[in-house]
Amino acid sequence: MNENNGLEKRPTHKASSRSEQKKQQILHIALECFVLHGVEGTTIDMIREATQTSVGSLYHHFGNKDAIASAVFIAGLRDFAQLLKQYLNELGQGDSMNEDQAHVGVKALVYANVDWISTQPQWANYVFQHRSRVKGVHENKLSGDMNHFNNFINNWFSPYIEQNLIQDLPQEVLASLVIGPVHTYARHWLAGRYEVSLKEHREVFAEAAWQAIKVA
Amino acid sequence: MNENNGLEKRPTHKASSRSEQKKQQILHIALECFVLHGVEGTTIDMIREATQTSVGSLYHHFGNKDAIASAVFIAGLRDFAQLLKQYLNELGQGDSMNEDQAHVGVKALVYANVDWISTQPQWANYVFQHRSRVKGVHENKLSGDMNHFNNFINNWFSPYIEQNLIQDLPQEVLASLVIGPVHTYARHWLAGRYEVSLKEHREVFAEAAWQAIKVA
DNA sequence: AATATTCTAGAATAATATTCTAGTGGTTTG
DNA sequence: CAAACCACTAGAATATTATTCTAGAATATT
Repeated sequence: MNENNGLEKRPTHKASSRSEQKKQQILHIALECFVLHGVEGTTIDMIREATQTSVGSLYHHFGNKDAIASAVFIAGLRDFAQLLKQYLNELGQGDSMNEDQAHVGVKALVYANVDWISTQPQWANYVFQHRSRVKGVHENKLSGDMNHFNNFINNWFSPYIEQNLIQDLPQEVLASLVIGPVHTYARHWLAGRYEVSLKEHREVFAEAAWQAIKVA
Repeated sequence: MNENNGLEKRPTHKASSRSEQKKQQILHIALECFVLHGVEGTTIDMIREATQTSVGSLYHHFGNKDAIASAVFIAGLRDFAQLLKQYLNELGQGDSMNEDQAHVGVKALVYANVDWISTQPQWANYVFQHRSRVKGVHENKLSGDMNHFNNFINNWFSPYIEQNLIQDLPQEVLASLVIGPVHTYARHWLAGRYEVSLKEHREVFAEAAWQAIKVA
């Protein structure tokens, strides 16, 4: 078994890209199956048929069904993280550390979430629902990713906290205040329980996030 | 099959409470299994053994595994709804419709969430994770419940919106702003990713919720 | 080219959910 | 009270699905 979640490239032979492509393809098709029927609802045989491979091949690449699900999850999270970094980097930072900068930063955080979810609704829905699924080896990869990610965000915001532009709350609380409403709305919308799409409220959520954490 | 999720009482014979008790017991034990091993991880046989019954009995009462999972979910939501109603009713309403009343109401909403989650962490964790599991017949029951529930909340808050004490936003957005942060924090805490327990932040979340939706 | 390794196949197996048939025991009703 | 009825229990039989295994094809390394 290859034990490589389809995103790192650590080839033993060469950059055995043929196989890597296949894995990538499997991930994408598996996502579709999972989205369509749920993880439990999709059988290995469905994935085998949809990908035109064999059980042997699937198990060679991933080891078991859960590992496929984990890989899809992690790939999603990385895709999102990339967008978020891009948004924050585009803002630049470091020069003038004033209230406006903080405000724009918080908004960027919300925008990144709203935009990724709106662009990749299926993947987002999957990611929301299956964090708990990631176990074992994959769990370590994931928490490494998350640490990196959290550090990145912390570094971006901590100066503003020191400047007393953002409330001095634990970072977990700040994160929940900023992103919680977006995620809660998104979950309902993605599940088809809300009519109005998330992005219609992009500005409302961005502004509310700022109000929630700024120093009054 | 009895097709009764263990909460309504619509006996055909008499109030065949013996059977009803058994169902109730099954639900509680099933919850423990689900919490401990996840829904997929618990086999019908585990539940059978833990409840000292037979597969036949389980299938008679619930029809299939998913229906057990749904019933556990719905029972949880009703348990929470009851607490919330209690909190809001305790406030009384109708007399003086001023800003303080609205403020206290919003805080009560947050308190109810925080308190239920803190009191029933396992159940809460389960409920967070398995809404999407509810299907078919159970889905209808659930959406009936939810409508009732949403109406109740709407009725409580709409006067304050009319009085321009709370922002005039779609009720879905208001709900997300008030509860989103709590739920997001709770998910992480329940998953063991945060150290500090939710209830430590009860006041912070309550106040932030009010700031987020009050008319500035 | 020879060799080693990854990868693919699909049959065999194992684990698990679900169905089925036969009963048991309590409830209603004549 | 008895006899017909119906909810309920049991567990064996079946069906579905994940996983393992063995053999061989493809690909890379020397």
